[in-house]
Amino acid sequence: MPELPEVETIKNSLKTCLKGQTIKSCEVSLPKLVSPDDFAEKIKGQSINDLKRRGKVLLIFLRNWVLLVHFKLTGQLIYLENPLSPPPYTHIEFSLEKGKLYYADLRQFGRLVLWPVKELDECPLLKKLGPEPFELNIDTFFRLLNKSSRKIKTFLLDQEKITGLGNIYVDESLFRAGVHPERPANSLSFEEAQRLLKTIKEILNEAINLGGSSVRNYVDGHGESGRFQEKHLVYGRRGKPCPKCQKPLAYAHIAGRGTTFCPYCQK
DNA sequence: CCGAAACCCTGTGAGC
DNA sequence: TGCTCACAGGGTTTCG
Repeated sequence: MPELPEVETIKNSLKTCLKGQTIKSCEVSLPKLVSPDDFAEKIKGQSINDLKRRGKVLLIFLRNWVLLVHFKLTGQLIYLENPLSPPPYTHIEFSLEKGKLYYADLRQFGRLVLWPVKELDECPLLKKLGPEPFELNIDTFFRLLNKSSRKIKTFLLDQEKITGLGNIYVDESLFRAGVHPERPANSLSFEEAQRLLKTIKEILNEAINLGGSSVRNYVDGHGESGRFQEKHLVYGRRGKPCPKCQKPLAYAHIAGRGTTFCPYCQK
């Protein structure tokens, strides 16, 4: 599922080929995925000026609109210069000057929102997002942690506290930093918070460098898989030996998410 | 304030 | 082998 490193990879993979192109037309076959209702008419004729990312949201800057894409679990944006047929589960098709851009989504959880550039900050997809992990310094992070008595896993998944982390990178970060997922956020010492934030940034960077994690159906804008899933130490490895102590990895439901961790190595 | 659960979806894989 | 069914999960909403 596209978390920060995956969306960053999608953005980078699409930027060169989309920038400067004009959207000639757009066909929506699953209207619930888009807003507003006249999405297709509004986007027609718009030129693509730039691509950015905020948290897990991809922003495609058009002439006077921004197309915001939230991929949720199984959304994909695929650009084909010489399309023969749409990718499976395609629900939206953008015809460009050169080639086509497809939005495919197996579970139909994703959303595409067209929003006026001038009022971008007001868009519900962005409005309540917390700081980007890379722009977060330890003093701010520690202060945020201290204000919350929720479990650290719940805290890290909360996009209003820090944006971009999902289930994979939270589990991986907590394991590498040696922090138990059920620890109250405000119980972490300054040193633990320092280690955790450093670990989060390291893991996100490594994942971006490897093109993200391809679990489920994640691929970049050219249909290429990522390779960071090969580096996962705990995610998807419940019951298997802990990479550090060899005891079986434990599993629990925290914040409604499956959580894999080592009860011996994570304190 | 906090947490738990339902909801939106459908492919996958475990179990019978 | 073939079927059924719980499970997976990001974000939102509702309820306790």
